[in-house]
Parts: sequence; C-alpha cells; structure tokens
Amino acid sequence: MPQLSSGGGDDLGANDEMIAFKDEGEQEEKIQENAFTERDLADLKSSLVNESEINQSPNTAAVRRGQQGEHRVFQDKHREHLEGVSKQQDGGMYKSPAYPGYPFLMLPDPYLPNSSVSPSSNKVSVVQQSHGMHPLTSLLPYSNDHFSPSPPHLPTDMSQKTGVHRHQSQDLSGYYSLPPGGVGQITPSMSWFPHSLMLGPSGVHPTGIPHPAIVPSSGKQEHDQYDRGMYMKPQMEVKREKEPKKPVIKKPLNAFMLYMKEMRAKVIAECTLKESAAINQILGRRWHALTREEQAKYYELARKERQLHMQLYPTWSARDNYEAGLSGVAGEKSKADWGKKKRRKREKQQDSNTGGKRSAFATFKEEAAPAHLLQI
DNA sequence: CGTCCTTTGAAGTAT
DNA sequence: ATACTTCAAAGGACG
Repeated sequence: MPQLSSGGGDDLGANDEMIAFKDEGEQEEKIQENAFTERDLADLKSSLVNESEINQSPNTAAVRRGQQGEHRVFQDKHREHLEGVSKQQDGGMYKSPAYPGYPFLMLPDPYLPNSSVSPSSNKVSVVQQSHGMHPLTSLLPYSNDHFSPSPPHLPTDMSQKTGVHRHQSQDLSGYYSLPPGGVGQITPSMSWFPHSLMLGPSGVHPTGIPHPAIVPSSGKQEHDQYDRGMYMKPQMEVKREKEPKKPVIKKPLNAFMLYMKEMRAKVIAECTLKESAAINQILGRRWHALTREEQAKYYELARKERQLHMQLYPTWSARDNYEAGLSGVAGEKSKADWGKKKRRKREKQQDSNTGGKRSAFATFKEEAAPAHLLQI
C-alpha cells in the first residue's frame, strides 16, 4: 500500500519538494538569470532556438530523456543535502509560514463574486487571474484559519465517508492543529466557495462537498470549465444539466504547474508566443532560474494544495484519472486496461528513437522561434 | 474532436 | 528499491 508507506513523518512527500534546487555554483548563475529582464527573455528565446536546433536530431526524445534523467539524478543527490533543510521546514517554516505575504494570495477574486484582490495586499500573485484559477489553488488562501480546530462549516458527509484509503497526513494534524478525529474532522472553511459554485451542478463532491475541482469528464474542455465554468452563465448551466457527465476530480497542481499558471500570461505577453509547448519550455528554464526561496513558495503552495485536496477528496487517487477520459468512469480501470496507453507511449518512444517522423512541434519551433525573436 | 507537443513534480504501476 | 508511466495546465497544430 503505497499511500501508507509514506505515512508517519512524511507529509505527502513534502520533504522531497525541495529537491529541485540546483547546486550552489549553478545557483549563483541562476540567481543572476533570475533578474527577469528583457535580456533574460532574449536569453531564453535564444536558448529556445538553440534547443530547437538540438531537437532537430532524430533522437530528440532520447536526448531529452537523458537530460531529464541527468537532472533527476542531480536532484537526488541534493535530496540528501536538502533533507535537513526540508525537515527544518516541516518543523518550523511550515508551522510559521516563511512567506507571510502569500498565504492570502488568491482567495478573493474568483471565490468572492465580483471581488478582486487588492493589488497592495499581495506580494506575489501566485495565480494569474486572467487565466482564472485552479479551483484548489483558489482554495488556498493558506490562512491557518481554514484549518482551525473548530471548523465553521463541517460537512456532515465528510466524516461519514467510508473506505478512506488516503492516509492522514501527520504533518497536517501537527501543523493545522487538527482534532484527533481524522480526516472527517478536518474541514476547511467553505467560505472559499462562491454561492453559485455551491449550487453548481457539477461541483458536487462524493462527500457532498461542492467543489470546482470536480469537473465533468468531457475531455480537455474541462479545463475551461475549471477556470471559468465555475461561474458559468445560466445558459451554460442548463446545457450542462442536460447532459450530466461523470465528475472528474483533477489532480492537485504541483509546484511547477502553479508557477506556470502564474507566469504563463507574462511570458506570452513578452514573447508574443501563444503556443503552449514553447511557452512551457521557457517556463521550464525560468523555473530552474528561480532562487530557492522563490521556488519554495510554489512548493509550499503545492504542498498545501495536496493537503487540501486530500481533505476534500479523501478517497480520491491519482489513479482515478488514469485514462479517465477513455473509460469515462474514474477508478474503474482494470489492470488489464492499465497497460494500453503505456504500450502506446512506449511504441511512440521507440518510433522517435528509430528516426520516426519529426514532431509537429519541432517544425513549429523552427518556424515560430526564428531569429527575429532573438532581437528582443 | 481527440491527440500531440512541452515543461516539472506527484503519484501511480511494473519490475 | 528502482524504473517507468500518467496526469495535472495551456493552446496551437494536426489527422
């Protein structure tokens, strides 16, 4: 039982979340890069173009894999190094957030109708409002009040939930001063949700808790519903009601995803690029250019997202969404079904390694990242 | 319309 | 224990 194996002191792998940091030498270099000036952008674009040149190799995928693997090995090396730091964080930093500015970052706008964040109230806007916001992200004003020992709105269903297989985070009970009742007793304030959301047709969690993270399993479009659909116009709601879909609870966003959400619009504006694959490459490089502290903010946010997600959906498993779009029913995939996509992907990798057709994106990069971008 | 691309990280399965 | 795979977001491209 993997979930249990990480129990005890581990907090959803929080201790491992600091592993992505670079070594000191590179760190310095990255810190310099981190001054995101126009020059930085030019560098990034230049790098992107260079990458595209590299990627012309038929073994692009393999090369990338190799690089990734290298990087991960490197991360592992630093896992040890950072472990002490991480533990310190669990014991100290997380109990008293090291980033007093961000805990209330994204609360107001989408969840308080027609409200907006006071620009002066935030140090960091972690999630781009223009892109809407991940439902859980938006659930995370990260005030400890939400986990106060006396939850203001305790959904009755939650404590009655049976068959809970997600372990309760030790850290959670420690950090949020949880009552000794377990998951069912921990209930974040539902004041995060706008009333319209509370009444939404799709946002009903198995526990009975309405939540925007639950979206109809209608493929990719669910993303939009995720961000904007929670405030769907009545017409849309009617339409959705007509064709009810099995709700899908999305994975909580990891640190990098949170970072991407925040920075995407910025990069798009700077680059005048819209292609997400290219944007993501830039964001990936920027991510590595972040300082420890900057990354830590997102790791912390991601950690809390996972915590909250686990509280809200104690029975949810990442596996539920594996091929959910194909099965239509989350969590019903058999072990026989499990390998289908896997094999497909393996075949694809073999294809690329044996000089298969070039990706459309490679072509795109050659065309979309021409020299004129370097002049910025 | 569904899938791919591309990134990192979390969590799952397979060996 | 380690390796590998899937999925989170995003939106244009493509079959």
